Amino acid sequence: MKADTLWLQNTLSGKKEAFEPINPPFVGLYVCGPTVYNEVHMGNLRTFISFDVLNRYLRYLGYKVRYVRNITDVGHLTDDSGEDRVEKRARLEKIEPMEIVQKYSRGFHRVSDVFGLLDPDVEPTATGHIVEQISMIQSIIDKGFAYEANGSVYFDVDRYAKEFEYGQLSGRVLEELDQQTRNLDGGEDKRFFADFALWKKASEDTIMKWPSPWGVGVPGWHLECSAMSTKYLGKTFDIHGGGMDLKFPHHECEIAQCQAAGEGSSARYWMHTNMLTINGTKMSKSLNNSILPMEFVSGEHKLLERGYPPMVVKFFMYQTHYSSPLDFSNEALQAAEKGFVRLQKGMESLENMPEGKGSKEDASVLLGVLNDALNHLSDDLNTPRCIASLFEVTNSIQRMQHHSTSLDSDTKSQCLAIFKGIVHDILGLEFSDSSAQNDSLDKVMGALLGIRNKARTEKNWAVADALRDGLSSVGVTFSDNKEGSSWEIK
RNA sequence: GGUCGGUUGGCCGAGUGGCUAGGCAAGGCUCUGCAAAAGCUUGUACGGCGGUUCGAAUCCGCCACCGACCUCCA
Repeated sequence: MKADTLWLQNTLSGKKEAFEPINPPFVGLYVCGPTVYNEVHMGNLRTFISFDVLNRYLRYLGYKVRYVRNITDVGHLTDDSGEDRVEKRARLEKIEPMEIVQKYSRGFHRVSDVFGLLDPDVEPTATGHIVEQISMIQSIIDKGFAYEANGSVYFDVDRYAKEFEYGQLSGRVLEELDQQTRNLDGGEDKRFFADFALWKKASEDTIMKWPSPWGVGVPGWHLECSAMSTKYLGKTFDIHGGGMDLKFPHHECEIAQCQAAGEGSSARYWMHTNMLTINGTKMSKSLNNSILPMEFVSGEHKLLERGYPPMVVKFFMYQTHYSSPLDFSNEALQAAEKGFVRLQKGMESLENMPEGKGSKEDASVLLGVLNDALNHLSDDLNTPRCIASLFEVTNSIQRMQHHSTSLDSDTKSQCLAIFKGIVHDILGLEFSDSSAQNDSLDKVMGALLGIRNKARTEKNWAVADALRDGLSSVGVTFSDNKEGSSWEIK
């Protein structure tokens, strides 16, 4: 375990706190995953990318992480009709609800792979944990914090608020919430406006439903996370994360459920990621302003001028802190793409740097700034500052290369280890591998390069330039420098 | 209406009571047959008005504008 402390912004306290696991070196991390009633959009993915960095960094620091990210496949109701989201979608597509679940779960996993996210260690589903949810509801009823009404079970917020603090996470004051509540389906069974469903009675024509002590029905949305986080991480665990739009009511209700069931206080650190916006407005499925992750890659969306590699999209996101809103724009993406290429060239220059005596000054500058880059990650995952430091290192490396400076082999390998550790292991970025071209292409290009070099030595600029321009139009760049000419595919 | 957060240079975006953030773009120069790459170099900032302070983009107050949440959402 490395000595440096990781600081995390804890929504529960509103403060940046030193991270101390309950049972080091083990860390329990729970993140609210997607509801698989349609495709995840780029805003959803931003959250998972942010927590991917947390997961990776914790592991880099030597922690043994159990990363749990659920899939909501039942219980998430629409607000207008009170119908289950998955079931509604199934009705519209005229297929089974579980087909919907499978289809969009697979899609989510494919996107996750394309963007290079580490898989969670456990990916539990709500439908797979009906028993656990029923048992938790029973505990809450037994403790007197829930009541049955007309085949449904509701959480008794009024009663709960007398013993515990309701609204701690979101800063809500119950009395002030009273006035502006929306009128939801099933509201007539509630005793108190703020009560929420733990179990919802199912109508006759519902396909997804389960028997319970209170009749046939479905679990409430907030419940699954409480039941599953408790099952896999324990009554009190280390970190619970999600998008900040889940702060209230979802996470507030989770905390209440865990407390009421006598399961402890749920997580010690709550982390919330900010939204991806388009023209300053939140990207949201309900606002129909979503861009899908694969549309970013293909460029097939009216707001996108062209496609961007997944790694560039991630890099673009890392240049904003996870807690700040991130506004999408083509210009910013293109700037990020150029920066990303520059970073790649910096790392390549470091790899190719000749080993020799080297100077102590160079060594301490490189190692110092690379350690700064790491330390910035310990400051609540400050990826923008981390990347700024990587650019500083890149500048130093290029300057050294420009002056044909060498580096002693120990320093070089240390620098490469940290540089690659940050870029590959923590940020999960992979550079396009120019050396992985196939052999025959290599030979063809080598031959063309030979022809061009012959023309150049004969000062036959017309032929040399015609070759360069012609290949440039199919995406191959020739460049000439002191050591000779080279080519690369863009 | 309530709660919380934000407003930084041409664009994106960090940040701390005093010391160049960084990237992209733009201008100049070096290298180069030309170009690219690379290096060197140069501008333009902290929404408005007050206050605290030796000193405020940073702390406080008021105002303006923007956003999120207020039982659908990552």
